Amino acid sequence: MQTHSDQSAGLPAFRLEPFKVACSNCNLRELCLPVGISEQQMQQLDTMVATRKTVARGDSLFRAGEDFQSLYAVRTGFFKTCVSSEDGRDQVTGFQMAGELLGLDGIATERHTCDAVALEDSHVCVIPYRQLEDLSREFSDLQRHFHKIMSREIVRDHGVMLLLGSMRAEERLAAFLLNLTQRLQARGFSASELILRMTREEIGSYLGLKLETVSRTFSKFQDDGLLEVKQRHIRVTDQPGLSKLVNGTHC
Amino acid sequence: MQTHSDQSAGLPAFRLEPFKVACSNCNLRELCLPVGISEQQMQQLDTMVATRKTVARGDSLFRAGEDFQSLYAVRTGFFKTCVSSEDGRDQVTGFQMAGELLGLDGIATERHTCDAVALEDSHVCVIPYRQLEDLSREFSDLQRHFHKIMSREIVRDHGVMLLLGSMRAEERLAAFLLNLTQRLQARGFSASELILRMTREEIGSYLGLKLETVSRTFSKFQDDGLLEVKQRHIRVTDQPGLSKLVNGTHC
DNA sequence: CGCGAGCTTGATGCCGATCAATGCATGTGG
DNA sequence: CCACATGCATTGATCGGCATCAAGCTCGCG
Repeated sequence: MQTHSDQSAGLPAFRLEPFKVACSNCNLRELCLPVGISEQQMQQLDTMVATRKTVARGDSLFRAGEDFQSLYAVRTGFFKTCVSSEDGRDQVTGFQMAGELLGLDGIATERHTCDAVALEDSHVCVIPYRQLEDLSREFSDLQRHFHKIMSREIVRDHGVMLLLGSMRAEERLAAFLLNLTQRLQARGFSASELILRMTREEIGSYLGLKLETVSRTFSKFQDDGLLEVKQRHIRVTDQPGLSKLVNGTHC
Repeated sequence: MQTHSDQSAGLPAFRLEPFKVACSNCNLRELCLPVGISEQQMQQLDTMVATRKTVARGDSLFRAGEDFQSLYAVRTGFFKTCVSSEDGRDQVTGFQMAGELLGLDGIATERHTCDAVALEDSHVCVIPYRQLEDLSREFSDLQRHFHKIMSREIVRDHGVMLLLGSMRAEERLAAFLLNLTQRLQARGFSASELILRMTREEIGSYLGLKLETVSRTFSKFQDDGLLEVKQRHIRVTDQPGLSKLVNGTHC
């Protein structure tokens, strides 16, 4: 079993500050938005997200086609979401870590349209969608924040489209790593050292590359002195160099 | 000036039924959701979307960075949305026709994150976001439908990721054409004949291809008897053949 | 210890990008 | 009405980045 806590256990001096699992200090606060919400309203939120769920590594939280009842907020652990076409090809559409929401795609048709698979043993908070609807009609702050979260997902997707549509392999991987370290840093982890929770193949699927290309690009980054790569352990040794790859002129 | 009406004018027997511009019969009904809403509630909707706006071909409805006030529903005309990276590359993230919403990306940060450009002279309904928030707290049907629209956009984006990440040029263009004809058909146009509102370059940007590749692929489809292509006039002569390209085994 | 999943690395080939020239439609001014 | 300009599309020749195929390699685990 590997959790985010293990990330600090595995690599000492890796974790910067403790990660408390309370709604008000959970990264889920971005959804719950306690800001400007009274104490009793917070309690209503707490009763709504009363249910928790454990998902073992390799198991799926939900699958495409299942009917949609709830959103899920990652409490601990790590997920991937992937869609598949009728002829079997599939595409990883995102990786989710603590505080991020899963299941927004299911609202449209009231059926999930992608699989959510745990990449390590994980815990999620169950957010019954009907109750969220009701509560967000009562509290405009909650409503607004929920809308922002959906909108943010759309913006993120547009960024991925830009990546898939117009970047070369090196730029894609650099952008991916920078995004990952940024999100980990926001959760109190080191900005320079991380353990990948996903395989080369999953990274490749997300980035529109084959696993061999991902592997080669990691090696090239290492040769160029941007990273130290040991299997899934990554240390960023030249963050500005990586950033330049993404934003700099690429020809 | 080219409008959707001109699409029938340009190609007789092209338009199947008249397209009424009333809220209840507008494709915007997917947003307004008059279903199960009382007459007086409908009137409130009508007062909210009282403002209209004209956008000339080539002009932008909004640009990335501008602050976000309203959503827009396309009434007539045709738009593209595109994001750009810091180093100037840009990516078309979607094409919007009558009844589709523009501006959802702006909710997250209260600033638009993409440009919306009219590809022909167009009219949009202005939907002040604050008022939509208020109204959707009152009417749960409206709330639910608005959520579905945002979710649908997320699902659509995931489909584009699949396309960009794992399809070859022919499959991408076939999928694009099928999607376009499907949406036009839902609006009362022919499923087999259409006029492209965008250039080869814009199609290419959307599909992650260069304009020459788009052009060559059109020519190949014509050679294979799937299409008749005359500049921007397209006639689909073998829809099953196109569909097979998207779903069939590609190796 | 040995198996197997996942990772690395090399050799080769192909799809789509790039560079370049021509064609076609529309519009404008003489 | 023609000459010319302009923007977009088509087509050809060549190139390069990534996919593909194919070995080994590493490491965790039964």
